[in-house]
Amino acid sequence: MQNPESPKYQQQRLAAIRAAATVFAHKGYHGASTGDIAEAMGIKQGSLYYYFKSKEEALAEVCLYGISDYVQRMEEIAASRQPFEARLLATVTSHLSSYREKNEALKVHNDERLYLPELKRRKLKKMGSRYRELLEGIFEDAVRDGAIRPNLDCHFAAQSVIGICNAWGDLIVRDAELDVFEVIRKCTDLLLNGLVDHDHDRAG
Amino acid sequence: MQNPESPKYQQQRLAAIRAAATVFAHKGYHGASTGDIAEAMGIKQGSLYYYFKSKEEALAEVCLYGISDYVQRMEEIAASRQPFEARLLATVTSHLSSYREKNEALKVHNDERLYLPELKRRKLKKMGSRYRELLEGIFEDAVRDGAIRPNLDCHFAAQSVIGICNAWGDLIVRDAELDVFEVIRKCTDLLLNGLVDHDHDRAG
DNA sequence: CGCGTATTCTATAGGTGTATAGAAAAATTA
DNA sequence: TAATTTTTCTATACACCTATAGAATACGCG
Repeated sequence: MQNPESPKYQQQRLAAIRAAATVFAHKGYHGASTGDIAEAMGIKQGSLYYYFKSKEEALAEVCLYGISDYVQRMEEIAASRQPFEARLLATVTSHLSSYREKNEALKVHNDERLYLPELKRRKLKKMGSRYRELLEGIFEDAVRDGAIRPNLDCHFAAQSVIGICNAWGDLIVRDAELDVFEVIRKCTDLLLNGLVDHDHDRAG
Repeated sequence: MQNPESPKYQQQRLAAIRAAATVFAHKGYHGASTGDIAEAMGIKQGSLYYYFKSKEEALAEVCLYGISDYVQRMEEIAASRQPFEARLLATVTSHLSSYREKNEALKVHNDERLYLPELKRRKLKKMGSRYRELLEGIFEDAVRDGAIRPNLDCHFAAQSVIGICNAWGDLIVRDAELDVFEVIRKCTDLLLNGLVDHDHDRAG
């Protein structure tokens, strides 16, 4: 390849990243071999190094692929001037849809990124922090607007939303039968209203 | 050792399980070597095989150690005739305290048990299912008693509670500064009441 | 102390996995 | 078709890791 970084090369490299994502998601970074990834692409082990200079670079690419547009979408949600409930729904939808669409790359980012060396982890960490801060900002707006409880710990709430989405994301990745939109609806409802029957106090 | 399965042997074996739990939690099962575990115990790599017949057996023991009394405690919570909110609080407390007390073994169970062979996984799976069923039962009771919303999907709710506890458990394992009891309180509150300011509707 | 047992050590066989080099094949261009 | 470039293959060096065997040390007890 060398000069043009041809479209075909880029396309094949993307296929390699996707294959690596699937393999890493199922076997873990250390549990997966470069041969496994190559096999998933239909090439031989040695040929993989035409696309990655090391196994670690493959992991880094998968993680970056997993989190990048996911943060971008949160930028858009945070910037939008929708009411709180719509933004929360959009957040959960974005997060869980990522799991379904991105071929497990986000799962790999969450589970395996800590095996990357400090330097490569920094960029990812910055993106993750950015994501959390944007989500916190949404909660802070909502507290100001009176949409949610005034005593809410926004940092805690943001972590919890991310945590619950990741947990359900794992289940979605593992169980293809799950209806993603039903999960999205129930997650959002649970986060907003909790388990207690508040309506009952008023209407019942 | 051979005959007596002496107390000293059992004690050292427990130390080995704990060491393995710490190492597996930090490096992952495949990323950790038997040498790493041995080093954490202050013995040499080969000596580890005095306590485990294989690395895989070490993982199995750690997973079992991680989940066993955790299920037992849930049996007690489920059998207790406390009101729903107290049982939920007890559930979250039990779960998150496990993370702090059990030296990462529960985390290893959650993250690495799928690397065990089918046979060994079955026992663990049964325990995990038992846990989830007990928790679902608590929700079903609460629905009957009117303590929580009548339309609640109890299976979904149980999975969500487990998921959010695991997410916070991870953070607790990684960040020793976190106040576990504050996390417990906020988790329970969020699960019960959600984010919305329901009191505001009533009390003005 | 001296004996038997329990525990740890050293050394190593054998397997697996990463990364590289150079040849071969496929694709592209002239 | 011939020449050039891109892509894949084969083969292998090298490192690491698991598990075992047998020697060495520490321990408990008469």
